[in-house]
Amino acid sequence: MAAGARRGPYVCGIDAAMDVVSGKWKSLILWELNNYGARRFGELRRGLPGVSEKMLIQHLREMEEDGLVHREVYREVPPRVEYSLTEDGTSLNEALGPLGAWGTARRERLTIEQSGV
Amino acid sequence: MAAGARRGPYVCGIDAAMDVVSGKWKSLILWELNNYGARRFGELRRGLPGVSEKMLIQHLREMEEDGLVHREVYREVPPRVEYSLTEDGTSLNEALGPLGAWGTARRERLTIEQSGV
DNA sequence: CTGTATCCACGTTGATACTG
DNA sequence: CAGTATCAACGTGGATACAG
Repeated sequence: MAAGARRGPYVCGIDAAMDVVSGKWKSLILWELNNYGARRFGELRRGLPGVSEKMLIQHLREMEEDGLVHREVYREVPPRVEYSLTEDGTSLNEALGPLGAWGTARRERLTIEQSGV
Repeated sequence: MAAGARRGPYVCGIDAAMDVVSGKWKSLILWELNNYGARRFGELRRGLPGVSEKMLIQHLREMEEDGLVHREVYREVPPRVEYSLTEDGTSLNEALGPLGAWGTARRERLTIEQSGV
């Protein structure tokens, strides 16, 4: 998303939010950035095992367009770029809290069912 | 999702939750079912303008497999089927609350920016 | 180091028609 | 009414190679 004409008229707030977090790694990026503050491209890549450079930069760009992430470029040699959360990104991360808790509780429940029953 | 071998090992709770809500209409189905209680297939379809029968039944089946939705069949003529939220579905809907609020606030902010600035 | 550019596989979504 | 079946179109995600 984010590249301009993708967003439809939303039926409710969930739509608008989901539109912005949908993407395989976005919630993880939010999490990383929230825990570590500013992170460099390479650091993020190592922090998200399995992500490809293409997907990472793609998600990062979209999140930047969506005003979730701030991109700071340091013109040095070698080049350095740091990503950090904006206020919106931070508040989104907070709004994601209950969902994460629900998911964790669900995971535990499923694990118990599998082993116990 | 839900059809068996789709779910990977999750990095955090968000993953597990996102896996279950991802799908163009799922959050809306949750919303509909939460507001109206039990709903019939046709009612849901009319409540979700634009959804195709295939997508609706597909999402419903997945949500049933995920234990979010309960499907009650009444053997009548003509056939009647009612869908309702399970406890898990209800709690998921609650966990989605903050996210919806965030999305709504964001929408308002964007609207103001577009008209005002 | 931080990206870009291609090409490709796959899943999801959608339109349409048909069945019990 | 409540689905099922089929086919097509599209977007997302992934691998690899290359560039500033």
